[in-house]
Amino acid sequence: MEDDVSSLLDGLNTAQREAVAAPLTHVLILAGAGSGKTRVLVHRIAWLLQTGQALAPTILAVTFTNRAAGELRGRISELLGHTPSGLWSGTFHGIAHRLLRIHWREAQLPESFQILDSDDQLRAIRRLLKASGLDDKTYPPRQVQHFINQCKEQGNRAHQLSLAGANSWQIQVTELYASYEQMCQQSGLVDFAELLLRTYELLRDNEELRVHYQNRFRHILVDEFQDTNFLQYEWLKLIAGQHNYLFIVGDDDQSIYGWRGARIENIQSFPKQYQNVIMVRLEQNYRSTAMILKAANAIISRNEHRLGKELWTDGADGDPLFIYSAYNEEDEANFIISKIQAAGGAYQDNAILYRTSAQSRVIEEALIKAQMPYRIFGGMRFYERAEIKDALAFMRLVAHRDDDTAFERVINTPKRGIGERTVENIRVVARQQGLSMWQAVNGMIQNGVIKGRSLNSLVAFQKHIETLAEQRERLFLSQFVEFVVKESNLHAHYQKEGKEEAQRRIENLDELANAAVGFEDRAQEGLDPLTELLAHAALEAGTNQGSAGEDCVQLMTLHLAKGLEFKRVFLCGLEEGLFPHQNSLDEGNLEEERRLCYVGITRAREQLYLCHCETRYRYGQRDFSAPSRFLNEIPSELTDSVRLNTPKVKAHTGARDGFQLGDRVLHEKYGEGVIVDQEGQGEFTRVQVAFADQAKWLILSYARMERITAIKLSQR
DNA sequence: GAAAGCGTGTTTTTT
DNA sequence: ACACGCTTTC
Repeated sequence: MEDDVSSLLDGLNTAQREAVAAPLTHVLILAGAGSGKTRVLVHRIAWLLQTGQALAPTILAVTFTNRAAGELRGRISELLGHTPSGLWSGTFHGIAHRLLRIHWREAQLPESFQILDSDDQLRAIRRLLKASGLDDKTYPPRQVQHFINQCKEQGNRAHQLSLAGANSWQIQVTELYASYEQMCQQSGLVDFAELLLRTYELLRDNEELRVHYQNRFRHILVDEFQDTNFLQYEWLKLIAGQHNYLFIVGDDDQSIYGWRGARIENIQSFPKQYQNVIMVRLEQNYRSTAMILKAANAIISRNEHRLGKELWTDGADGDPLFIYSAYNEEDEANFIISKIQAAGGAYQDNAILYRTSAQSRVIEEALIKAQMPYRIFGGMRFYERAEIKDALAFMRLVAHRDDDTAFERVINTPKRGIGERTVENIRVVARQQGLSMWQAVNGMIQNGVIKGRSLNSLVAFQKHIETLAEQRERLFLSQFVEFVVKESNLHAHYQKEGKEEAQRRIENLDELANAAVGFEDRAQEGLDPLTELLAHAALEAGTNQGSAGEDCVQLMTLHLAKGLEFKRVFLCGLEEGLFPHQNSLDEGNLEEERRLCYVGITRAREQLYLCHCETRYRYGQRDFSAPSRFLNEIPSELTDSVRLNTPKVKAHTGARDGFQLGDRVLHEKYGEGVIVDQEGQGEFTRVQVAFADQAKWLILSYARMERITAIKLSQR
């Protein structure tokens, strides 16, 4: 036993050991990028178990994303050689969901409550707006959605909001929030924020349950703590109570989700919030070269509000960072491609990272032209696809007839002759009588309110759902999925859309049946496979990457790159206004942009290329931007530049007025030419130069840019 | 009920 | 420039 335990510390560095073997008190691990954070988390859990300080059921491990949760679970099993039973690990939402499924009665939910994803939520809000007769120009659905979610994340129910001093918009939206809450309760629907809020209230208001879980979860480990929002932190505090131990892992320098409610203060003030906090910094980096780390440190050190940390490595210095000043976005893309080709090796060792997803298009086009395989991360995910959501909506109705969002989705899809008029009538009756739409239809048929073709169609629809429900009892889940798809005529429905599209949709539906197989054995644990599948679909929308497995160049936004690493990274679009993004500058969020840059830089193991364009199309207009300030924040001894050989022309401190029409210029890329046109406005001067075979617009000066792109050879 | 026209916004995205 | 969502039109 002794040996087992000490072997857990073998191969860890001093700081990691200190973290893993920390005494039982609150612990804050400031884990720099690439410093072995997951390793520490996993070893800490193993340490607690193997030293006998904790039994598995007393441990709760919380992560943010399903990816992190999966990795954590996998590595715990790997390290221990088995999966500890009774240990709870998962995402905030996953764990909240689990609690609500167990305590649905105490949480005042129907046993078969369903989860509303963001898309369902938005649709529900649209319908509510319409029902309230509100103009969706004045009350944009997305804004209303944001308002509601924000309230919930602040822990506020509609009735708790103070309307003192509120304007009419706020009053109106608060009313909408109230009717949204009522609708969800009526239909037994729970959105993402509700999962957390409902669990929070459940434990807060139910002493018996609260004490039970506080006594159970002695050890609470939290990953990516810098990403927690207000409610998530309150939720943790509630479960931790006065006597349990919080083991918090995070990195304030990698907080990049402030815009969606993450509170960097949560981690920054944690040592002040609790007494007896042991703080451990993991600063030794096992990922990147010293050059890359120095650049990362230099940039992030410009941020004022940090707990402070400096990455180091005992590895090699590595190559200098390479800065490329492209002429435009196509040049930028081609440069990246040429470097990937020159480097050779696997394509998947290369990642192209950008600030905004719009930047991917030009790069994608260049990759296609170069016939280089690539994969773009982001975009539509498996369970978000229309055909999947259609099929799932039928199943949701089977599981829970009162699910109005599912009802609305499939009441006339595929077309079954139930028009908007009829659906509206159902909505009105449901609202007036406080019923779900399914119940309303029942009543309306019995009372003979509905007649003719609508009646037949509605009866057929009811029968359809009941037929599906009967089969649910008889079939394995995967067979049931196939049955639902077939019986609901979904194939024929999509076939109308054109051949290739239909083919893809049908393949996805087959894949859904495939995925269902994985839930069939849940029945042995006393769980209902269908409920499990539906929850999974909402909580884990699936991967958003295309053809996995192939050797591809990887394209993604900087945000999506967090937590990943690549041998070679291309950071592109490093331009003022794009990165840092203008909106962030306007809102005074420069520090978060800088953290994003830090995240991007620290993704690279060996080579890092930083690109900026002198000009690019933005919003349909050619735009000229100065290089990003982040480039200037990297010490020049760490960088090489393609313009390194460009002589600086002393005579032209402001090249703006040093050039005239007719001047002969030498340009490093295009050779010799003559200035034939000139325009300059504000900070910029551009000239059109006629080269041997083409004319090019070039930038001669930026207001704050020392580098010039062309030098004057002679005057004429 | 589909196609065409119009107006508008356009950072980042997980659960 | 371009994509979207909504309205108009046939």
